[in-house]
Amino acid sequence: MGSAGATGGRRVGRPRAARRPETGLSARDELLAAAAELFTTRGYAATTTRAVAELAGMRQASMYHYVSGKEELLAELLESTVTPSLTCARELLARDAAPAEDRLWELCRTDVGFLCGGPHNLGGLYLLPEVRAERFAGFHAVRAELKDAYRQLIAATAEGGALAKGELDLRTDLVFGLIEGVILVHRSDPDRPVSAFAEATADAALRIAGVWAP
Amino acid sequence: MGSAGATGGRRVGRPRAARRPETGLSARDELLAAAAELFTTRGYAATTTRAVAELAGMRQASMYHYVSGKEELLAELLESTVTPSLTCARELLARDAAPAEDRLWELCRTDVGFLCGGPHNLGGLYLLPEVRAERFAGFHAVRAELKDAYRQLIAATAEGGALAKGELDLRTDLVFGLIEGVILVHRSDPDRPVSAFAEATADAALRIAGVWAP
DNA sequence: ATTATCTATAGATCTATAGATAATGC
DNA sequence: ATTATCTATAGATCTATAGATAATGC
Repeated sequence: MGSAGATGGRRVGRPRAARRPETGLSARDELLAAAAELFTTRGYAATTTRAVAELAGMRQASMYHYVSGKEELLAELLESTVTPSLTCARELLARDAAPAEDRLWELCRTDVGFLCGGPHNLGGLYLLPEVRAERFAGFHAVRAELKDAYRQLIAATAEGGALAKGELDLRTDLVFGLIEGVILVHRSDPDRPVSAFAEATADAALRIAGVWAP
Repeated sequence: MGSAGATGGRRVGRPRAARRPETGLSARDELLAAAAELFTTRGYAATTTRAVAELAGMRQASMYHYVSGKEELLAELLESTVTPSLTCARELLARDAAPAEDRLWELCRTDVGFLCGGPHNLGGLYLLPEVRAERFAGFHAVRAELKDAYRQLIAATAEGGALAKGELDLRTDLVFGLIEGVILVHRSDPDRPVSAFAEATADAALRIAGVWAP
């Protein structure tokens, strides 16, 4: 077990001022969960280090024992949000025996599931204006790789092979835009069941890609 | 002429500390333009009253002569962003001799044009987390009316008339989500010509609505 | 002894008001 | 006299560090 791992029984160090039921998470993960909730609901700039720390159950200053500040929390949350989608995309790209249409549909469905499925609306992090900053280049890199997987799958469809480059880029952007736009729809109506929604979005994405004439 | 209107020649009041070329805008409009730029690029919470005022060419305190604070600027910008789309939507709803398919396409195209066409990426305001606050209920009301226009047009199409209510709502949300998602695409590639992009988005929207099997 | 936490706080903001000032208008 | 602006600033933050403290571990 890592020294910062989830708490077993007795814990070293001064006790927290506000004792609360154990979450089973490490202190760092408690901070990440608190930041996810606050960043997605109030925004990044509007969230203070105090708010994050107290929601995680500790005092403001204690946060600095685990992270260097808000930026680090956002950077880590962002990357953790793309990584699962990217893993899925790589597997689908490798599975080249299956029809590209099916794989594209599956990628869309899975991606929407990840973006909208979590406890907090993690996909909402993509929409924060601060995300464009240079500081988050790591996130942009993995996101670009994911987008390229979309492009490759669209190009591998029967209709996609015939597209000129500019046309392929446009379709890719529209599909990708739909997937990201879904975050806004989910935000405005969070109670809709995610799985049916994800499938409907995947259907819509294939229509945009020009693959389906249902 | 209103007393706060665009400056003709001589101006009453103490001169500004930093004299700059005339913009032709009233001081209030200069503030709105500055706020639009900063809110869309840096975000609302991250933008200080000082930054807005100085970009508008005046000192921080002078801003309060025209607006009560940042909130008022955001509220006004938000409403000004939907209003043109809503006007267009009302006209299209009234023109009931034309096929609903054509009118829906036109609404999508026009809406994308407004969202992405301005000097600053005004559509980006929709993405700010702060926009959900109660304070901006006025914006949400007009936005809801616009969304309802989309719903009515989709329902009026040949295929739309047969949809169950739940299915109609889902299609409406997906189309609306695509239009809003386009803001993100535009943000990531602002150099793409807006008019061609708007038409491609309208095509995609009709496919999602189930209207087109091209 | 080590560790996780705490309390306290310096320094850096940021907002919104008070009151002064430099133009034009009458 | 009226107006648009300015300068100055009080009060309220917010961040990040310094140093104290209360646990466990040896």
